[in-house]
Amino acid sequence: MTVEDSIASLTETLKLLSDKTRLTIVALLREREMCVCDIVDILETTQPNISQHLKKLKAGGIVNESRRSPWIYYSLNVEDKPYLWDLLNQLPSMKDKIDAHKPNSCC
Amino acid sequence: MTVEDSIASLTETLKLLSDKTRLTIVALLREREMCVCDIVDILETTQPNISQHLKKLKAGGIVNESRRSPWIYYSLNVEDKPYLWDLLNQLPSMKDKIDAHKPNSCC
DNA sequence: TGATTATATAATTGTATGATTATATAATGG
DNA sequence: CCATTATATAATCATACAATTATATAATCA
Repeated sequence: MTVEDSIASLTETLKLLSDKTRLTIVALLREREMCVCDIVDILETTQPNISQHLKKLKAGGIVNESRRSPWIYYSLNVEDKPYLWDLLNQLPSMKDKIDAHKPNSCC
Repeated sequence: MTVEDSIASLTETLKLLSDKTRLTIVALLREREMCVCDIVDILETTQPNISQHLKKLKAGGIVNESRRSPWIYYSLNVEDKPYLWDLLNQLPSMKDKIDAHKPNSCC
């Protein structure tokens, strides 16, 4: 791989993480896998917004999806990217946000 | 710091690094400090383009500047951000690019 | 002091992209 | 099968932002 390609590839990965909504999703998935409706509830945004961000994260290999109908669960997939571990450990705990949402759980 | 602020702050740092030109500058500065004209030559772009990217990197605390007239040297400043180290180690060596530029050195 | 070199700033432009709104698909349950 | 729920996709819009062009500042040197 050329120097340019190598930098371009890292740029793309970082671009995925350098959006507030997506980085919050990643922070949430660090706690546990979640379905779309969980994330929509916790982030208080629209479902298409979350779906599209998840699509990008999936295309970039950051998350995995597993269908357990009628829900689709997303989980973090960074085991193969150890250079991101320290970075993602900087993310704050989302336990409080997740707990606050639990009562009116959607799935 | 709130969860939101903490994520926003990390987002801003990642945004700085998730641009091809800026990440290439960072890769170059990993090898050694450089003046603006060095970077312009190696990246084959315009001087204002590089100046503006350097300004952002400096505002984000990623680089330091030191004036040694008539040149201004920029150097990497990530000692205080260890969570970026592994990430930046992913950057390819720029030695060849730097060597290719050396002959017609500008400063 | 005037010319040149190094760099910064300002203004403009084009493109990328995040959010929203609307609609489609997919699965489940009556 | 029809209604409902969960999610995806498409289209639109507004904003952010990278690159360029033009100009300004700062320092050196003749």
